[in-house]
Amino acid sequence: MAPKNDGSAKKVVMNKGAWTAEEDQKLSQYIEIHGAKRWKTVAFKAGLNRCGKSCRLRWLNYLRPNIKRGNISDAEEDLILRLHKLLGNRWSLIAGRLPGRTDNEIKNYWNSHLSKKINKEKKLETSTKQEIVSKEPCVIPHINVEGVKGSTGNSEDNFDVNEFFDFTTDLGSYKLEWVNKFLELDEDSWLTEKS
DNA sequence: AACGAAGTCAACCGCTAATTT
DNA sequence: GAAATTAGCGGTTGACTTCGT
Repeated sequence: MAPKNDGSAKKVVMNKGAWTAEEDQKLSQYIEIHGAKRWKTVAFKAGLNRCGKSCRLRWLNYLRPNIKRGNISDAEEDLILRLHKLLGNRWSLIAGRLPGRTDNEIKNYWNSHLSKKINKEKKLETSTKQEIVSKEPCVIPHINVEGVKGSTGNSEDNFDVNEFFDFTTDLGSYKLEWVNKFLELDEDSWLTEKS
């Protein structure tokens, strides 16, 4: 269907869908010279008939240097699982812990691989061992991470990860040190759990 | 070989937060 | 301080591929 246009207003119809190699090249070249900011301007000045949002996504997920694509290793998978357990669907935070990986890739990987894996394991667990339910949940001292808001699991208690950890602080310098701590602390139990 | 179902993933959409004017 | 603009996030969609019958 052709877009409505009565001619009274110049309405530019933006390109949508898959990016071409030519578009990629234009975007990369422009960003190389001018930097990645003001995406609306980038889109226009790079000569791309795309919205800024689309350019930003393309750059962040595919064109930016040091992007790793595919072949998520076992170690990375473990990390994703653990971070998801801790943070819920906070893909950008999780991606921040995996150099070269993007939130979109992790989200997709979770939805297509890991969520199913988890469901399978959960079913298996509940059908074989009911006592596991009554076992102590995974805890950082004083914190029940099963109750993290936003996680896909049930959140019976009302622990709010935002409140507790204050994500509004400068993560740039803070670098989620507490996550590192948690992961280190959890490492042993995680490995023994799996074996 | 053909076809439908299921899986995968790039890209879009709607919304909120942050920043600028 | 308010309004407008921009950036970023997570959920969802849809095209394409793979698998099973």
